[in-house]
Amino acid sequence: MIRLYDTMQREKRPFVPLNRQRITMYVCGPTVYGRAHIGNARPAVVFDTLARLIRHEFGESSLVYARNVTDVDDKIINAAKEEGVDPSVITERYERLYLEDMGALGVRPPDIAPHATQEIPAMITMIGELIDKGFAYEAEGHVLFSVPSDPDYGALSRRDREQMIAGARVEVAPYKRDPADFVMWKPSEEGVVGWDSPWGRGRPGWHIECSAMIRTHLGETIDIHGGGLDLIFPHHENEIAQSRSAHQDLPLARFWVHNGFVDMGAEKMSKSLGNIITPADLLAAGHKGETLRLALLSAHYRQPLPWTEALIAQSKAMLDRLYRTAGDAVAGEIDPGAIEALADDLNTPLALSRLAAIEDSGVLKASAQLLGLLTMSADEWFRGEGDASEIEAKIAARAEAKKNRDFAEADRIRDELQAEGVLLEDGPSGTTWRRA
RNA sequence: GGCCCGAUGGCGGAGUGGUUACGCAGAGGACUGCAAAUCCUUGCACGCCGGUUCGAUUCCGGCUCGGGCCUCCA
Repeated sequence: MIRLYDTMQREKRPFVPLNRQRITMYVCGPTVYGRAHIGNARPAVVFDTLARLIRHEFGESSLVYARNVTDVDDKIINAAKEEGVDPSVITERYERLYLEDMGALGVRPPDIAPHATQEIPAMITMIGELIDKGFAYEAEGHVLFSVPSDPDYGALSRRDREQMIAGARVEVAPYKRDPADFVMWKPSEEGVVGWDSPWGRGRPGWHIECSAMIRTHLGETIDIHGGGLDLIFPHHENEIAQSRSAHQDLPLARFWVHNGFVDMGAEKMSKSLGNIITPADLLAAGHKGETLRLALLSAHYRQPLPWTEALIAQSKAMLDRLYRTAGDAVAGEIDPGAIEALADDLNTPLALSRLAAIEDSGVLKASAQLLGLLTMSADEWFRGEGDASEIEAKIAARAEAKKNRDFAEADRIRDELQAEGVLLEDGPSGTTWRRA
């Protein structure tokens, strides 16, 4: 029995899917205009882990997991203009890099990856429905959602319209009937990417993308909608307003699951704050993807996670130990304690503590793999690729020196290898080596 | 200002009304030519003030501090 915390109800409760043959999960994916940072990687890893758990509980084919790609957006348009290329050059490049980076962290591709630019007709249809039903209006080439038309607006973020306006940081465009109204369709000037619509040539707003793509691929009500904490308002609130208004008040999602931030010191990591670290940088610096994945799973997903060098080192040290214990064992049964921990609102830190206590190598391997860890052989983990003959030769020379009790020479060789990042370990059956 | 969340040992981080988290780092020991790895042992904790209770780190209230959202943002 999986229990999940739902942001809408602010409570943890049993996850009972609408249809256990077809469990639906949608997670807000990347806007592909730049390289993903560690903060962006957290939801990818978290929901990948949740997907693994659901598949383990309900069956491999029980889950339909969709993660969208936002490939039309003003930031993309700006980036394209800056480089003097077509937006598709930008979006294709960064989507490829995103998949590469996430793949390195052990994130499996979702079942469906809808692209906004491929689904414009569905968005136009939905916008039309909302206008017809009186929830939206056209103004100066824009189509806006009328927030006052939705009495339940604000339920997810727990704020009402008055409070939002009191914030007074919303820029009130003159064509808005209400300051809280938000754009579903906006006009594209000459030379800017756009599509023909009943309201003129333009492009969709961010929120309608998700509402329309969810309906197309998963249905009117889905089991789980995920994303980062910062999407609660306005993005998810607006998705809810659109979808419920279009669907006679049917709830959009039964569980709203939001991950916390990765911190850099006191602040969250974000592109606008300019304090980002990317998986690509860390990988290039020699850190392994599994190390980064473990680091991301070391705090509960709803808690903030401080990102430091020490966290990476600690994660690496723990994986070294787990790999030593697991050796080259074949995956066996999964430890019930690990599953129990994950089933309790994806308590990965508790699950990791279970792993640390497992003695049977096959059980450890299988249990860790449920978390996307210990996916390679111990040999691969410790030694990696590359020619080892030179190392082996030095070890043989050292063995000879040791035999002659020339410990000074033996230590010299060991130090020499250590300087190259190769650590020797003398055991009863000879010397083994690994890379630091 | 409004709404939300958090405060645990050197660091990371679970959890619980009364007994051990766990990991990383540190200390001591065993093993080793010396190391490494491994095993054993070990120190260090629940922001402040009240309340409820036989008993609170755990429940309630207040306070302080920190963070997030209210604008693009995982």
